[in-house]
Amino acid sequence: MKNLAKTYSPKEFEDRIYAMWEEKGAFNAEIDKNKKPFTIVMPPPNITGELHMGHALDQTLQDILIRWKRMQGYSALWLPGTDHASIATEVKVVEKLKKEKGIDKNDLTREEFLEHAWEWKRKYGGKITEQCRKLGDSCDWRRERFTMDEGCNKAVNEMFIRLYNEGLVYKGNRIINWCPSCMTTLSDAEVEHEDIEGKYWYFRYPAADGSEGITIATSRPETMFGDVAIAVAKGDERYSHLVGKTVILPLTDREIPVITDEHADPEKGTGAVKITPAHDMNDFEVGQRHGLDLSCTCIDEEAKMTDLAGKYEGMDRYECRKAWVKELEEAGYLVKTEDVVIPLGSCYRCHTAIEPKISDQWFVAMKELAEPAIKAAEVEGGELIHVPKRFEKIYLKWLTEIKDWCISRQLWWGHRIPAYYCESCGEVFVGHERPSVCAKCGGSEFHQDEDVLDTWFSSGLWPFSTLGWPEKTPDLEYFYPNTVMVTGYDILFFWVVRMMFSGIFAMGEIPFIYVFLHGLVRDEKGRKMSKSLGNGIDPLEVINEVGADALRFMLATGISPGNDMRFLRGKLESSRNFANKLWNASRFTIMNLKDDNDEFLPMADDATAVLKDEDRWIIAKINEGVKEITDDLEKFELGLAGQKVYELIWDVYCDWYIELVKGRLYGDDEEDKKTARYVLQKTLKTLLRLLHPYMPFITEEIWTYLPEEPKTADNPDSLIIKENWPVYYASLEYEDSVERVEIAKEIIKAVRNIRAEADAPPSRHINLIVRSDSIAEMIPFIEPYIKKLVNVDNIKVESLNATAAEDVISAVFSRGEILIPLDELVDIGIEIERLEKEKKKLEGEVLRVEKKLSNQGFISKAPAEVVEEERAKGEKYRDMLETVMTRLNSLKSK
RNA sequence: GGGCGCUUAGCUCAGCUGGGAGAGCACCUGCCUUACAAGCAGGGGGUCAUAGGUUCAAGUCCUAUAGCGCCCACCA
Repeated sequence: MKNLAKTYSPKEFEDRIYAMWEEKGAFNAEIDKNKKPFTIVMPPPNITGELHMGHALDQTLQDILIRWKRMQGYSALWLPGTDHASIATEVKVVEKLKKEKGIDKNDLTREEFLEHAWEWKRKYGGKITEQCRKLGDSCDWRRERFTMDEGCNKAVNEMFIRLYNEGLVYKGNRIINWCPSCMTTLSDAEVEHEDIEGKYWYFRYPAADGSEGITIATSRPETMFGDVAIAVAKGDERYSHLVGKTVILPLTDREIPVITDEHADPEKGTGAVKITPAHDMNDFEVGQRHGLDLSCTCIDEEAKMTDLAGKYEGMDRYECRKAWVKELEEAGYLVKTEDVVIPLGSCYRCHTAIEPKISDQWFVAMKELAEPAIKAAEVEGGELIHVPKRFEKIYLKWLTEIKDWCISRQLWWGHRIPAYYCESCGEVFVGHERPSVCAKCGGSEFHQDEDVLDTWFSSGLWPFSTLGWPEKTPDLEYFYPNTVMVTGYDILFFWVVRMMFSGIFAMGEIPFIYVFLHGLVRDEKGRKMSKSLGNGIDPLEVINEVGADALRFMLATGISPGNDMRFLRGKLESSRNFANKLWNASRFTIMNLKDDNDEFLPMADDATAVLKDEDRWIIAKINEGVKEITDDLEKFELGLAGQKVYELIWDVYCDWYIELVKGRLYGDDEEDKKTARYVLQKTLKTLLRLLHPYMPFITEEIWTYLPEEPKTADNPDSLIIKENWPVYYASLEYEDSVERVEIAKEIIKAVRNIRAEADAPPSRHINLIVRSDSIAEMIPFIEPYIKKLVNVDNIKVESLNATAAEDVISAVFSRGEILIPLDELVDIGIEIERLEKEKKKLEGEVLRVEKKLSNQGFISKAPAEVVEEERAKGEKYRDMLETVMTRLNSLKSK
């Protein structure tokens, strides 16, 4: 094809371009000792469903970084994969089986259920990777991983075994978070706290000796059946006479002791607190301290009352509460009630109220593991860098307060715990294989632990399990540690901290240097996108509508690191329009590079080009942009960098350069045309390279229409994806040309402004008088621009002292003023109004500068160049003001 | 109870190390000018939440206050 299609329609080429990249292995990262590695391991999307807008943002940011670094010559590896998401997926599969096939999980064997789960995985895992491709993710698909593939399984077992052997994984009977709906334990991080409207009920526990006893407050009366003591503070005189004695659990015959414990706070409630070790985290600790019965369980796994609750056995916990309170009230034990807001722990998956429960579970001892992870992020000498920095504090706080991590889950979908129990003596053996003989009793029958591991256990290994750990693979050697971990701040606790301590433990080195945290994508109204609200927007639909490039650009610009963003239709459209703009500008350029037979016309090169001012001007502008954009990217300021590329393309290249160069392209100076063509395509190519990380498809597509760049070993197909990132050269600043073009722009804008305000049609040709004492030598250079862009026939230059013509409209610029004589009478009223406005503005500027310059402190303390700059400005504005006033006076005198 | 973020044009948001307030959308005016009406040209609109402080100089740094939002915290 000779040129780009008339309209920008991304559907026509995005898939084709992606397939071409894959076919040519453009995303493949190779171990190359001559290159520096740059590694990003993709946060594996859960296979629970399809990708949402948050993934699109996450992956766009990663792809921008990877593509940029790849162009910079790094061996850039972006390793993709998916997460089995143990509990989340299991819930989905159970739901699906019930809904579609009427199958109850309980009616299936473990193996049968897992078959269904794997089927689910195949379906959604495939969908997800398809979506990544649609987005343009430049992942090395050869290295794609899944948290439950063979290698990851091995890594998980190895990690568990090593931790166990170090005594950092242990099994213990402790109180844990239990979700009665998912029927599994949860880690602390998986429990969400929501404020709910609750009540305190104050109940009197009569003393065993018949005296009044103690009144306690509770928000959970149904747990009273599990009470084993009442605790008061040491030295609390209200209750000291009862310490050591017993009180009666109302309406039962159970006597429980009154003890003193630091947990009791005289300020809270009545100062006396009931102790229910089996159903409360704190009470459990109190129970341990005092050797109380810890197994006094009155609520079972399904949140139903046990036989301890007597006649309430089998009743739901909340129904029991109602009935029990009523019974107590009628019996006269209820002293009072109080409405109160209670932070209730609930399951992060199903939002059922958590039931603390004593249970035999596996734990990771955190203290020792957390220590080096804390050290790594410390301000002084820390190796881990948070972007933005403020998350460091949150990370540190969480790690310093961390408790042991409960990792066993009563689920089927996940990594089964590699622990085996001897059938005869119950001895536990942890290892990769089922033991053959019990080392303790000689038994030969074993059964494996039924539980699976918390899904985050395997996620924690992701930065190195994906590279081959525990084998010492070349990949691991070369690509570890990862350079950047890009993820949402919402999983800092769940995931980032776990990768940190796991990485340090397994590899002896932090898993990544930077943690780049982004915000959430919210809907137009600022609400979180969620299934239940139904306000989610499908990235695929958007891509189908406006293309992946527009979506990516919209997501990556106008944002700042770590802050949430909104998904705005208008912003999306403007991104699409930008792509369209680039498309058309490129079409213009290509049109001027080729003849009717699709052959490139003669073009200058680096050596033969004779650059004109506008050539040097745009080269300088882009050169400056290269520096700023690269600096921004280094600082992870992707939004700023993207904005700057946008401005270079739209404002600089399209609005000015193309317009300035048009005259030459349509002229008849063949040699100059060669230069114009050369600069037109050379600068476009630089812009395309700068934009490529943001909009990979359109830039690659346009690239193929431009004169081919020399092939290199790294880039045998001359693809833009493999092109070098532009470099800044101080030699390209071209100050003189830049100044002349800027002056020309000022004059052109002034003329346009006059015409618009005076309602003079822009198409009408005019003559122009430039009054200035410092522009004469510049005129030959800038004259063509002015003539071409604002339809000026003749330009006359005169001194500011010369007598000015009458019947003119005027405007000031930094070197003087311009006058436009008009045939018809000028409306002096409008003219004066316009000049008055100009005058007011200039007066403001002059005043501000003069105030600054008359400040002794400024003169003496501000840097010399700042003062000098300010002086120059003052002079300029004063001159301009004077010019305007002269003009005004002459108008008014008429 | 702790911690954090936000407050800038009608709307949504940028503004990184302090030195003349920006973008997109919306709005007003004029243009189908041979790359682009998904466009071109011009224009209006902001005491940068409030009060103090540091500084020659504060949207930018410090302190307090208010409103909004988020996170953490063992439901006496």
